[in-house]
Amino acid sequence: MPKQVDYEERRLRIAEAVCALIARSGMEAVSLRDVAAEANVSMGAVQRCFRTKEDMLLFALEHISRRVSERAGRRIAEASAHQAASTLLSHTLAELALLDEESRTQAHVWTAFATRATASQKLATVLHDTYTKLHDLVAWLIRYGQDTREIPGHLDPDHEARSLLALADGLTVQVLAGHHGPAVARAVLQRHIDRLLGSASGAH
Amino acid sequence: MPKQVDYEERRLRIAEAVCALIARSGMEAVSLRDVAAEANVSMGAVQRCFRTKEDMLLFALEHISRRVSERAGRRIAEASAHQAASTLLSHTLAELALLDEESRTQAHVWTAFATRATASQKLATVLHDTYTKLHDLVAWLIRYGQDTREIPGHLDPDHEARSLLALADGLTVQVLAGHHGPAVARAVLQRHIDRLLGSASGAH
DNA sequence: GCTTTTTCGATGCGATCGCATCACATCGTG
DNA sequence: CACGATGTGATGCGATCGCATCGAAAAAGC
Repeated sequence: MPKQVDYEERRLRIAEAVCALIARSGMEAVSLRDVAAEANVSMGAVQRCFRTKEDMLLFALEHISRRVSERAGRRIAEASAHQAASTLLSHTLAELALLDEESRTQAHVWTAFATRATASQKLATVLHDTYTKLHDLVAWLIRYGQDTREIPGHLDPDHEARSLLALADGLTVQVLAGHHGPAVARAVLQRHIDRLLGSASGAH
Repeated sequence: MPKQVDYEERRLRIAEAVCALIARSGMEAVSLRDVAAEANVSMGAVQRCFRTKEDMLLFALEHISRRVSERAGRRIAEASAHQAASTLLSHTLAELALLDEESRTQAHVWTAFATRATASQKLATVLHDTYTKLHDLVAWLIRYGQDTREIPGHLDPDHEARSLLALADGLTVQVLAGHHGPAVARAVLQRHIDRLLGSASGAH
């Protein structure tokens, strides 16, 4: 057999390059040539890994989705035993809102795909699956908080999860647009959660 | 003088065509030729009205921004005397979230620009100005609700406005992505406002 | 060690892009 | 009424796009 390369590793490397380019100059600035240059591979290699450009973008989206949900899942798996459900919830949501400076790239990519997904069925499917996964995770967290009596039991976990995820998404976009900094976004999120926890007394 | 045309009318018509194209197939599918065809003018006319493509997009964004904020402002101007502050607030937010079926186009365009603005300073400026305007409007509504004793006075109007706008933005994106329908989004928004109104008693 | 097979990376191609150019139509004016 | 200025719309141009093609390099089998 001829020269063998690790295809999976190369695909990941290309996906990273795609994300870097999207974060730097937007999704419409992503061309096969630029991707190849960014990933330090030849253009032919890119075409070998992905049949079409759309396949490449789809893989990049799946890559990012996996990264985001895995990161959130890992945080929960690590910390669920030692932390209160409320702090776990707030940390997880802050992470899902991609507010960390090192998550800025992922936030860029995420919103870019979310926008484009309105015109591409395949992207929409991937995005929808990820969203469902995150929804279930947050809803589970809320139920967990209800079990530990931190969150009032009369609240509907699914509804609150939808609300929290929508808030997180909105904050992500607004922080990216520069409407306010990550600190403000974190404060808004925390406030929302505080009101969730003490649904019978407004925090001041 | 030779044949005179109404430039402003033509610019608006082209802007509408741009928005229609964005809503139909996304922002990267907008070319000068397609815009000209959609607006039923020649390509030369488009180039006469706008020096570059970026100018054209910028004008379209300003057009949409104006439409959105004017619509919200008009609703308030019309109804502020006859309605409770709470219903006014909820209707205004629902409108800002662009949940109506006929606002779907504007929602598409809005998110497309919001995404692209992360890579274009000029677009970001327009977006930021509009956001500030909407924030002031919502904060004013909250203060108004506090005056009428419908909203607890200890809440910070600016903070609550940020939270509401972020929620509205997130819901806009999620509805566009098909994660849930406008009815669910409206319910989430209403629930948030209800909790705002009765900050001392959780809604059931 | 030569052949064969398979992968790699560079180049070519048709299409389309944004923008510039130009002949023509149109209307006020000397 | 003829002239000239001005706006119009079609066409040209260079660049770049995604994708297909092809020669060269590399490793397994005899």
